[in-house]
Amino acid sequence: MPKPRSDFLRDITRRGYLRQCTDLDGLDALAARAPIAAYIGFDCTADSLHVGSLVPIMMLRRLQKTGHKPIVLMGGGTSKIGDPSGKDETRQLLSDDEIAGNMAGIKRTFERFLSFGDGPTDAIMVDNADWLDGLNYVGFLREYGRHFSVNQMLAFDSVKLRLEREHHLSFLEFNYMVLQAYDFLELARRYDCVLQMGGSDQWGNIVSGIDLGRRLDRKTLFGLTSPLITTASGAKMGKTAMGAVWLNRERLSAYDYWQYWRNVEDADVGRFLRLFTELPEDEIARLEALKDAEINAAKKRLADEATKLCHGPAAAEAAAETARRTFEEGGLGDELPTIEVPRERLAQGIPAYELLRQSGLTASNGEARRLIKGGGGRINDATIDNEGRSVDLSDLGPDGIIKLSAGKKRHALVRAV
RNA sequence: GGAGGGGUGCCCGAGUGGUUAAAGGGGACGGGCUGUAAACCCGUUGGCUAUGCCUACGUUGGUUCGAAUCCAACCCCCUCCA
Repeated sequence: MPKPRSDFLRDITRRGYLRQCTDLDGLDALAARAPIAAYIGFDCTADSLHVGSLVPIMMLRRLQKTGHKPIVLMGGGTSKIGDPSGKDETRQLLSDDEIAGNMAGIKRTFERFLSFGDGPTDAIMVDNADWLDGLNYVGFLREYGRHFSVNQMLAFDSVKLRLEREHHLSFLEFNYMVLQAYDFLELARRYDCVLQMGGSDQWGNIVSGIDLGRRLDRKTLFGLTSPLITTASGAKMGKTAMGAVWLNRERLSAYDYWQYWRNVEDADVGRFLRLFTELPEDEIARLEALKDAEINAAKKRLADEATKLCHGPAAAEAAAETARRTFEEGGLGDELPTIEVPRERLAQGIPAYELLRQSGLTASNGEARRLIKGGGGRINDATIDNEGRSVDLSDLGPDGIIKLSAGKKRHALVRAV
């Protein structure tokens, strides 16, 4: 492939966002000539996105930074159907209220990554319920349905996997790709959108939309996918002790978000710096060349930058400071999860396992007991050696705080009030 | 609609009357080693007011001293046929 001429393609190619493109040269020529509009669709199945969506989000951000117009498509309509990809079970259908609530939560994340407005390269957010909800079944089938080949659809991975794994695939879900293809057509008509991007699992859906645009409107549309991001040891990224790595801070605190990036594998540092931060290439090259323990500096930088993008500079700074105090000084930081316990209650003594549960470090008292039994429970950094250990006022530090830990990395504070 | 196969813990998957909170693996968590990394080794992995009690093998009922295991009905999935 010759070197792309457009800033956008050069940028995403170098940074590792590009997996496949329907017509790289054609798209490059177009993007080099004038601003283009491109979109990515997002499900509204939860009130927050998680790191799995970060690559698409960053692609939209790169698009905007290189002078183009990002369109965030919310799947308000398609969320009523559910994307069949990868799931064993049919998703539960969401009500309109839930979808609206989820959309509001997701929108807050985008406002951090993109700048919205009415200008030519301002991002816009649209909801496909606007055109899907009013579709007339027979009319739709006659006009658009005839352009879809079932033979072809059966060959797409999203469908093929379900069939091969002998899992149920309802007709409802089978239609997901048809509607997604139709989305592209609508966006091309309404906003002159010429490019759909997405994860590599979206390839089939994207290509369907391109075909539809060519057949009906004789338009040349483009598709581009990003690779599935796994960790160096092959795991799907985005798991942590607290579950998924959410982008909304109500779901995952900025501190835990920072910790997630701080703990990535050595072998992932360079790749992740390119994908999830905007540090210049020479700086990344310097950071990823660090060896052994020194690479921790690169991980801190990754955590700082990634958290800054998602939660803002102040939150990133606070998270970094808490991490420093907690891990490098063995003390405590403000950002650790904190629970409050009445002084008089504490005076009577509270079982340690009870506090571990209340603080959220363990999901149940039983789990807390097992943790203690296994030597992983700590109070003020001292291992709890007795499962029935009671915590009382004498455990309070000078600042009226008790530090609880589950293992060496997960900490919480108990404040007497 | 017919015939056959199947539904087990977070996931995959063994188990066909009792010592089964259910083999094994994966994942996750904890311990060790380290660098808040990877790899590796060890342990844990339903809940509780905890030497006991409760809940659990698609659902509901039944047989039995005793059921994930047997019976009946129902729900769902898969394959083939119509």
